[in-house]
Amino acid sequence: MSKLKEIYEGLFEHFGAQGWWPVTPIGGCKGTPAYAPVYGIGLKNEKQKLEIIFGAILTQNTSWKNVEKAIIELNKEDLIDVKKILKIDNNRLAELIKSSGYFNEKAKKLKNFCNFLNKKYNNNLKKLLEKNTKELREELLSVKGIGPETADSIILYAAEMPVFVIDAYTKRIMQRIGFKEQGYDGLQKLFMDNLNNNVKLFNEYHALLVKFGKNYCKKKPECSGCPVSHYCRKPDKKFGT
DNA sequence: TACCAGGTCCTCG
DNA sequence: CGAGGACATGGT
Repeated sequence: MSKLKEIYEGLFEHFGAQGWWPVTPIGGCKGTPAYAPVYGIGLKNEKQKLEIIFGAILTQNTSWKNVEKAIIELNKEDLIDVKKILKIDNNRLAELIKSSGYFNEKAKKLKNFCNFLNKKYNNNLKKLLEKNTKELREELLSVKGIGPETADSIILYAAEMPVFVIDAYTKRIMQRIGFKEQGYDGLQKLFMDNLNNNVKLFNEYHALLVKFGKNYCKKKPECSGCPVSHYCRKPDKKFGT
């Protein structure tokens, strides 16, 4: 078994299945907690896939907790809807997603995506998500505000096609463990060249890396109890970023 | 108080 | 290309 696969097994054994991406259940969240997402692959309807796309944009360099609040606000106003987002005033939209940070920029990004989908795909999300992986990625990257990580998150978690998402946690973890590959493309190639092209695997692996990065391999690492310490080069306290 | 969080764009060498 | 700044809230 490859080292990457072994690390995956170690993380999975420790944390269990993550079932990303979390989405508001059909019919909305009722009562408390205000945000009670459902998990599970292959169970998302169109609106939930749109919510994944909005969430992927809103979580750029921002904690998911802050994004949850924004998603609650959008759902309250029934704004997980391309036409409605296009209709709403920029400042009003920014106000609703305020908790997610960079709210003016992100309001524009949401509108950019909605405008793109409406104009180029006649507001038919299914049609966009059915394109092949390469074309879909190019299309998504053409939207101002969607970069490689956001595009790949959408491809993996909304279109459910096998592409490996690289984020800040992944970069930090891989560097610490001792892989020489770095940068978005290099790391993505490492994962995709050494693992089976499998949506479920890529979904869980990325989600597990995030969980691991939050709980152990933090900026300031907490190595006590680390589920994959056996695979780490352990440069004692000399961890870089 | 300062730092961090599931990035991206723009500008300059 | 790669570095550096702007964008901004909420939690520890």
